[in-house]
Amino acid sequence: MSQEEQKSGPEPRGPEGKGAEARPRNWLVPVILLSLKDWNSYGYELMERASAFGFEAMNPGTLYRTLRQMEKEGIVESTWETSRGGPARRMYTITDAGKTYLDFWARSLEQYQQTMDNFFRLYTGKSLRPDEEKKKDDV
Amino acid sequence: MSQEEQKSGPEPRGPEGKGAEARPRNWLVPVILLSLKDWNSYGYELMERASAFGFEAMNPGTLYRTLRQMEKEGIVESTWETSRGGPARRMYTITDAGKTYLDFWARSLEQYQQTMDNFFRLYTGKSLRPDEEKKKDDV
DNA sequence: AGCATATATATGTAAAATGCACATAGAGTA
DNA sequence: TACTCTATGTGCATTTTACATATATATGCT
Repeated sequence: MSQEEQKSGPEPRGPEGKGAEARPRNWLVPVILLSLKDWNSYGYELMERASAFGFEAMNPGTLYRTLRQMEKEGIVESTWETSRGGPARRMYTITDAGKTYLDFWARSLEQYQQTMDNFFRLYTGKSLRPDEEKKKDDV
Repeated sequence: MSQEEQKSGPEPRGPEGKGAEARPRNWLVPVILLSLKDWNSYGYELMERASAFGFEAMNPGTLYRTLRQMEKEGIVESTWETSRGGPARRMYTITDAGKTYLDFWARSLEQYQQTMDNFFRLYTGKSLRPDEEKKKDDV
């Protein structure tokens, strides 16, 4: 299989544990909403906030695209701010729908935290089926 | 396509908070690995385990595809089990690389838990910049 | 003026992850 | 035979994420 073409293979998770990141999907959206809940802001600033949140260096493109997407969905709104030196900023505001969304997300997060606690308990030694003490050798 | 053709718009996050799920990405991989750490198993059974983990109904296709992928990556291994009535099962075993990967993931999870606690603290009222009490009206 | 740099926003493209529908097959049983 | 349960898999579209690149405004420097 020297010249086998892998048309859709995801990046391999190496034996060294590379790529083993326990990140949630779509993290950016709630982080942005949470930021905007306190103060209106714009892309460039939000980017710094996001990375302060424990993210590795964010790619600008991803953030800006997410913002436009969020506006299309009605969870944020924007206006140009030009009354200043430097390039114009697109100032964002959270909408009511956005607040609702954030609340939903937060509640979902709570539930998810439990699931993770669960995972961790199992990881640190507890058996998955305590009643049925099947071990590897049993197979 | 009478007026506008939306060629690649993600599903809108409605004002009702639909789709606001705080799921992690790639959850399936660590769950499978954790299961296999205790007992060898096969797809059909692992599927039940996964849903017991707090997932909504798993799609078989996704699980089986993930398993094959994981094998390609060397974090699990499989053999056919035919010594039984019923259709053959592909029995999976976790490899050393798989254990390493799981350990990495678990450590990453710990870190991530902190990030989420952080998020929650901010969400439940704390200010993001306590020193600089900028409010919305200030903008 | 010309040029580099910092700020600021955005698009194009591809890879990776996810979801959903469907295909295959063995074994038991009505 | 036909139906159902167990078991594994492929195809395809959509969604999410990553990476590279493009544009524009202002400031400072030579």
